[in-house]
Amino acid sequence: MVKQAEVNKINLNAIEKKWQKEWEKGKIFQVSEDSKKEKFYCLEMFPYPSSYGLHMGHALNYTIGDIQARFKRMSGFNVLHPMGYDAFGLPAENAAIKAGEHPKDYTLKSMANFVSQQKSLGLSYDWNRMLKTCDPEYYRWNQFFFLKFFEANLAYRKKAAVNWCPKCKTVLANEQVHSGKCWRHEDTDVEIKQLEQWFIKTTDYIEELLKFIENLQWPERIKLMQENWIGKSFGTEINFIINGKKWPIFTTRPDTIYGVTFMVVSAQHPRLMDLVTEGQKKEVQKFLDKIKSVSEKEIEQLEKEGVFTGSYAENPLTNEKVPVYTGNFVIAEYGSGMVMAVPAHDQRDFEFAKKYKIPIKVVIMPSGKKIDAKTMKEAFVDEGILVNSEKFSKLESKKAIDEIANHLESKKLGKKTVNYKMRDWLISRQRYWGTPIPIIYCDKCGIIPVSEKDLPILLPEKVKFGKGNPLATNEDFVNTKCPKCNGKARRETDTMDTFFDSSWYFLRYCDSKNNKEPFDKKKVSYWMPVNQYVGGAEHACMHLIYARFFTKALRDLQFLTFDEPFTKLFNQGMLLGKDGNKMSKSLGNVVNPTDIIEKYGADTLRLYLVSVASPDKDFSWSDEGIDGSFRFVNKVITYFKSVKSGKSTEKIVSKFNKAVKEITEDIDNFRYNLAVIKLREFFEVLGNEESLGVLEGFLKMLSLFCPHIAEEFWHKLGNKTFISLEKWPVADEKKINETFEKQEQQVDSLIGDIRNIINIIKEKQNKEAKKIYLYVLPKEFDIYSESLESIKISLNLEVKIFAVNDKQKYDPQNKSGKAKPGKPAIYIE
RNA sequence: GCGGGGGUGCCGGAGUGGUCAAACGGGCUGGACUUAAGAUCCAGUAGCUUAGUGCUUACACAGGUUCGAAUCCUGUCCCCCGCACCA
Repeated sequence: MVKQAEVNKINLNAIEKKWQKEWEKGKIFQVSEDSKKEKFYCLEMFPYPSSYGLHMGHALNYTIGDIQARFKRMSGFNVLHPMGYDAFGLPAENAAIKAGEHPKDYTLKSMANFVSQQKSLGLSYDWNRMLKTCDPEYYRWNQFFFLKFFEANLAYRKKAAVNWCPKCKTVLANEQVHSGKCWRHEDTDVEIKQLEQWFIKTTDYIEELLKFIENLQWPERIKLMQENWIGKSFGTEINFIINGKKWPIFTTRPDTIYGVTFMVVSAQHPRLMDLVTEGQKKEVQKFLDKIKSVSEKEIEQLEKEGVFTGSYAENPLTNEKVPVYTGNFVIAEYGSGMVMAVPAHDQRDFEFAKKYKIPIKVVIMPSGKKIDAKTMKEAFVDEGILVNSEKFSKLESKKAIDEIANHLESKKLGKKTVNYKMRDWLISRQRYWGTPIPIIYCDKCGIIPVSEKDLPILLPEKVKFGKGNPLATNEDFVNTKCPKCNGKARRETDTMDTFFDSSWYFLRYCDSKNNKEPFDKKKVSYWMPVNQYVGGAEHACMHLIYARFFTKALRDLQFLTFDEPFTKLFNQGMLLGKDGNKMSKSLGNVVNPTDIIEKYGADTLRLYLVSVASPDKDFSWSDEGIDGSFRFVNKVITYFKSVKSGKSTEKIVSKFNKAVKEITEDIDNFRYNLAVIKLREFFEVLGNEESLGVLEGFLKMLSLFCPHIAEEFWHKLGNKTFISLEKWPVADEKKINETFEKQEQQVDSLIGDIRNIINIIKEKQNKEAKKIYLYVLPKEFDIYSESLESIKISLNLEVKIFAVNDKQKYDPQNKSGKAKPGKPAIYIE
């Protein structure tokens, strides 16, 4: 295999380079708006250009997208297929610190490497539109949108309990915290800090974000993930009275209100201190210090802890007074940051009550069983019948939820409400390599937005890394004048989360060179929304939510006229190493696309990546598998070197049209693996001479997967155009003749039968078969006669065929009587 | 815990009520070609049986629906992924 690879290496790589150059020279993938043509916007998630270069997952992602783009282009669409780089971000900055290199240099180098690797894959991008987010011509529009959001009250600053990653040395958005750990550092607990930060009001659009999910043609799984992330829950807000003041709390279980024995307020609650009595101040402070220094422990092991605030809350229905605790398990940002605790019917409250010896009161009985507060080992959280609940006793708990809520509402003691898990998007980052937030702080005038005409606020190159926020080390940057009073002022030194950059890059592609505005509205309204987005599932609750938010916000700011950015989404599966593990350097199972391209060619790699399994499923790399694809590519090359164009048989024409029909459907539905199989099967039946239409049609279909060799042989067949811009073949269904298939099957099974008998007589009777006699029904005589040659060839024996009613037939053992329709009788000697 | 997706031959993986011992690829075995190897081509690849047949066992396991199930239903086991102290 290796030897063969060597032989064809020069050949393939030379062909590939040649056509990549031709495509570039001919600018054939560059597009512009054309009102006469239907557009198709095909987009793959743009990469973060790391210095490691393209990995196999990228190659898979782009191949999947490219096949679709090529298909749509050939099908007559005006296809926008752009590429760019998510060039800001922490890894570059960290690498810079490590290597003593500037993040900019690091990023530009990495990016150049990415571009050349992507080009070597034969991807049909309109490179003319390429964008990089670290370019001031790009990020100035981040700043521009930030200012628009600020004006519209969609960007705001507030002090809040935020997530801090000690390794990244910056705060993170909620979306970037996974199970209490930093998304970039799986071993690092995120700390909760009280900081003043910039937020984007994504929650303003929360209902729309949720509601519009159902119309998206996205994988169900992603839609569900977004739904869960948004986390809408219906409940009741109940007003408890503490120290004479109303403190509303949110609950989904108003049916348990008679079981409240204490309250818990979040340790991060901004008004916590209002509740703490003089006598308890010391205790509470001690507790707060403790949980601050501990950071967010291993979630599963985290014990519920708290301390009494000294205050009591009055239950609005019972007027009972219960103690108010502050606790580490209540989230400040959800609901009202305080909960009513019902230890009998909530596991967390139960544990807390046990720990601090707070009474437990059962108010819901399971049917058929009795539970007792004294002997309970865990909370009873299921449905049951209410007890000890005054006039609501004996109600089913499910009904009681509604009835108690209604009762509270009518007495103005509470109201039905909804709550969401999703919070506003924290975009401040205390790091250098990102878009500066265009804000100035003036002691006199406060928070002043930079004026639009002063954009971009350039990211200064001269900064010191290592101590705190690098941007703060550049005095020239930090010190400025207040635009309002002209007095001394300071610039915001936080930069934007890079997800801000990626939230609208698909809009910029529509008009990536515009230096007057972020994009021309007309151009955007021609190309958008993205018809087909291709990328990994890991962005379900980050990029894909932010981008949807951005689209809606920009729509309301009159920049856009549509609601959703990505009509269809396709998630590719994960490409694992050959050992079945995620490819990683430490496991030594990484396969590098560039190495494979050098050895087998890009066409082989592209073909392989989509032929193993359905592209949305995970699959493992296989060295034998790539060999198999390589063999096919070589067979195609060998075939086209010698094939003559002439006439194809009706059978081939039938098979061709069937292949076209099925492959077209498969590609349309991302069943690339099945399309490849059908293409291979069709290739297998081609003869030494075929009609130009068939040969060209085959090459066109092949060109999605193997564009280079397809282009090469397209030209060898005498064409001067690019196959990449040719018309996709259309199946002529009238020419599909299923009887050919049937006949073929009959002949195949006949050959199988003959072989079987030959083997049997060889083994049982030790006889070599010499001559085969076939007896067929008269009306089938022609069918089998036509196939006689191919039967002879495949058996390599003399074969004679008779109709059963032929009086002259040679039939010494009188086998002809066994003939059945579709099953000729056989005699062998 | 909640939610989602899966478990098919030696392997990767199609197939989601009959035409299935199951596409296609890979591996392996045998044969052809060749001085030889590679490549290529052909055949075989659950078991037994047989002049082309028939039977048995098979699509995680156990039941069920059906004339008929890898495919539908129920239960069990296992694997993967996402979310996770959200009140």
